Amino acid sequence: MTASALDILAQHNLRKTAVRAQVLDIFLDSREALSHNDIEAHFNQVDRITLYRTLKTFEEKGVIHKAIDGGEKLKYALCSGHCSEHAHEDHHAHFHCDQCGKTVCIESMHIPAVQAPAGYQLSGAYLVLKGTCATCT
Amino acid sequence: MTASALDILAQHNLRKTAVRAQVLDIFLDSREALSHNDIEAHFNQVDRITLYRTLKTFEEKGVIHKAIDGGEKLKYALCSGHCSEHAHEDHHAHFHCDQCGKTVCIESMHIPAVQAPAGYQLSGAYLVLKGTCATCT
DNA sequence: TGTTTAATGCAACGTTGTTTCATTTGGCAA
DNA sequence: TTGCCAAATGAAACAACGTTGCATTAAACA
Ligand SMILES: [Mn+2]
Ligand SMILES: [Mn+2]
Ligand SMILES: [Zn+2]
Ligand SMILES: [Zn+2]
Repeated sequence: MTASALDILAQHNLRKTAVRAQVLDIFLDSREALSHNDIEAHFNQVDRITLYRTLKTFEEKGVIHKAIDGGEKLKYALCSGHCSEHAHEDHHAHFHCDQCGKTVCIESMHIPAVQAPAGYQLSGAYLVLKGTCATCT
Repeated sequence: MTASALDILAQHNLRKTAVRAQVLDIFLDSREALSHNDIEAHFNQVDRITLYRTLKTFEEKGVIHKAIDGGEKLKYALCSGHCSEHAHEDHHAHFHCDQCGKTVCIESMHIPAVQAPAGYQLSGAYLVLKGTCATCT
């Protein structure tokens, strides 16, 4: 059972608008994390300010999460399942291909538990794998 | 024995210029990773384009490394010891404070060895710890 | 000291992201 | 179904960040 764009909007109490539905469709069609620019390129025509706000809202509401990859531009990916405004649970690694620049979620790899240095209080961690993806090998 | 700015430039076969020496002094005086803006703020007057080029050169030559922290702006930190143009060895974690935004190298924490997902070829990894630093606790 | 080559300073330009405000539209209740 | 209200959108203006090309200056070395 795959959730549709409208399902996702309903689940997060977000108004159903054309831009939002189309952005979600783009994420649903993609297996890689997407930057603002990637998404803009999928539209015939879209206001980029609206797109910034859409992504910000989605991120705040737990629809998408930032895919940290050490690259120059910020990318987002769909949250898998049960994230909400108050509980983002994205404890998985991301892989960034040095060749093609694509970034993917590695849902199966959880962030290993690490010990905080003395005096520091940990709230989370990012793990980014770099290398060559299956397509670029 | 602490290397001076001029020592570092000599070690990497870089010309000794005022801007470069001063940028290195700023890094040597700082225990945290610095963004372009942080560095610019330490100068009375500096051309920001020169600063961009200085940081780029330092990064390429193994003088500084990018401190990935998941934050909005790129930061750099001095490489410890034996990095060169052809061998950047920065296999340590970084800590990013959610409160003050400061990022520090955790030299003592090496990146754990992880298994590459099927079809992927690993060349490295980043580990970023988030939380509250000793000062902000 | 003079020559060569790299570094700098400056201008111009492009990209990215934010803020403000008027207009449009989705959700909801009468 | 209609109309109202709050939220989303579109447009303009602006700020921050970053790059490129070119003329000038300065470091290195003979
Ligand atoms: Mn992810
Ligand atoms: Mn570091
Ligand atoms: Zn690839
Ligand atoms: Zn702090």
